[in-house]
Amino acid sequence: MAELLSTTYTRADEAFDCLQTAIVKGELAPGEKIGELELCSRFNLTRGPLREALGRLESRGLLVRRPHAGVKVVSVSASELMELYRIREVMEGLAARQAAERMTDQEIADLQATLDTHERMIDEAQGQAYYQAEGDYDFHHRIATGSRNSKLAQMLLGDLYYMVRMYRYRLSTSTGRPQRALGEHRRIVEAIAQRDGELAEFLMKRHINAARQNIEKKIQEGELTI
Amino acid sequence: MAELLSTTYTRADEAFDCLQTAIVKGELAPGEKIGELELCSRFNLTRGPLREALGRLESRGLLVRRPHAGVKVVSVSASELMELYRIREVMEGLAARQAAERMTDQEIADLQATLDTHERMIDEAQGQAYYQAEGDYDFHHRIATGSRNSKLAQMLLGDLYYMVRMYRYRLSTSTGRPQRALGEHRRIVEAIAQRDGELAEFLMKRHINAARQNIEKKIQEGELTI
DNA sequence: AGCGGCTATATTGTCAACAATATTGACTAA
DNA sequence: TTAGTCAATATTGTTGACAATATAGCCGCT
Repeated sequence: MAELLSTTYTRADEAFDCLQTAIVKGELAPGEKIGELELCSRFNLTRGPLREALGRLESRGLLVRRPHAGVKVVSVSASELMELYRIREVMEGLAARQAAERMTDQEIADLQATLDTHERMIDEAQGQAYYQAEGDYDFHHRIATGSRNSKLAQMLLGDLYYMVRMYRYRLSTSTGRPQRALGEHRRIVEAIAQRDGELAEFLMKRHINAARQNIEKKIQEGELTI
Repeated sequence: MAELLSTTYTRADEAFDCLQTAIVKGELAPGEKIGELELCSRFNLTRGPLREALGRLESRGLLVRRPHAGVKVVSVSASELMELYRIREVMEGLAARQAAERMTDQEIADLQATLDTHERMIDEAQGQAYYQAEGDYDFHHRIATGSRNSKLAQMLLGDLYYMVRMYRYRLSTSTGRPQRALGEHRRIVEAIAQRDGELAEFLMKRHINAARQNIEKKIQEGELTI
């Protein structure tokens, strides 16, 4: 996240970031058992800072640890993924409501500009899943931040999103309903621009609920395997 | 499958628990800067495991860390505490709804019995704040667990509650509105017993909202200082 | 042959010494 | 007097060695 102030980067921080992105990008597969010294050689550091990073990641739920038995990447079942979306639904609904009350006009303008960019990306990239996922993440990221609720933003950006992205990187090729999602995004921003918090919350909840149902359907149809 | 009771508790786990309870109980005051070796002598362990525990606590937001500058207990401002209650409102609302759908009849019966105990405690202890806080925590704990949403329970029990309790221990003497809270609890359980998830969610949200407004009022009246 | 207990090994947990850095205080100069 | 600089110090970050334990493979037993 935005560690603007402390220019000092400790080895443990480095390890934390490397591991987190490695997990999210799928370089470390869910359920995979990982040895400490293996990671040490991979990231060029010693076990002290590494273990500190492992502790942090475990605390955030990206790793599971068993004493003396090692660490493995968390594996989320299909039903657990659906539960994650239930949580997102209510939390991002709150974020949208508070964003409507608190975002500056400038932030809202930037958000609208962001959506224009996303639209061009969709047209140009013709369903390139990566850009869809990135655009979607960007949108939700801005609203979480715009809520001015630091704990809420921390929980969304520092916890849930990493977990969801971990699977979105893998699944986004199939989910693609970009123009519909973009339309939903536009309506949410509209509500925020009108400072209609209640409506923004409602639309955001419906948006995430639709995404959940979409994934659920694909899973049931066997198109997605988790 | 449930919890393979790893009877092995590592030193870091021990440090984590000790520190967490020390912070929650107020033995370590918010904003207080704490030295590592001071903690080592206090808990009889070395810096290795301690640092791992510190990392975990920082990741959960109970500690703030600045490289080479030390660790201090997080201090939550009044407005941030209010934001915490906003988050609780939507998350516990979800928990209540899912609990109404998923709790077993036995769990519901236990929950009702719990409320009877709370009622006796209120009568006997005549507003002893400690028991009120404990009873309240017990109630919310059971519902979070009853949601069968492991991530939701983890976020509530492992994150938010510690933060709220940290201030509740200090403020509970003044908040006391025990019989009203108990009545609200009873109505929530009633809705759960009737498997009315929508109503349970509504009542829970209103319950937490009332608690938030109560604290907010006391703060504005100057009765509480944070 | 199949199963249970045991030992060997590799991995994790812990420790104490070493290196790096932010803070504190004194000191100098305007 | 006050602001700024610099060095001394104490605290944090890091390292590599040591101790404890879970896993895996082997052996003997039923």
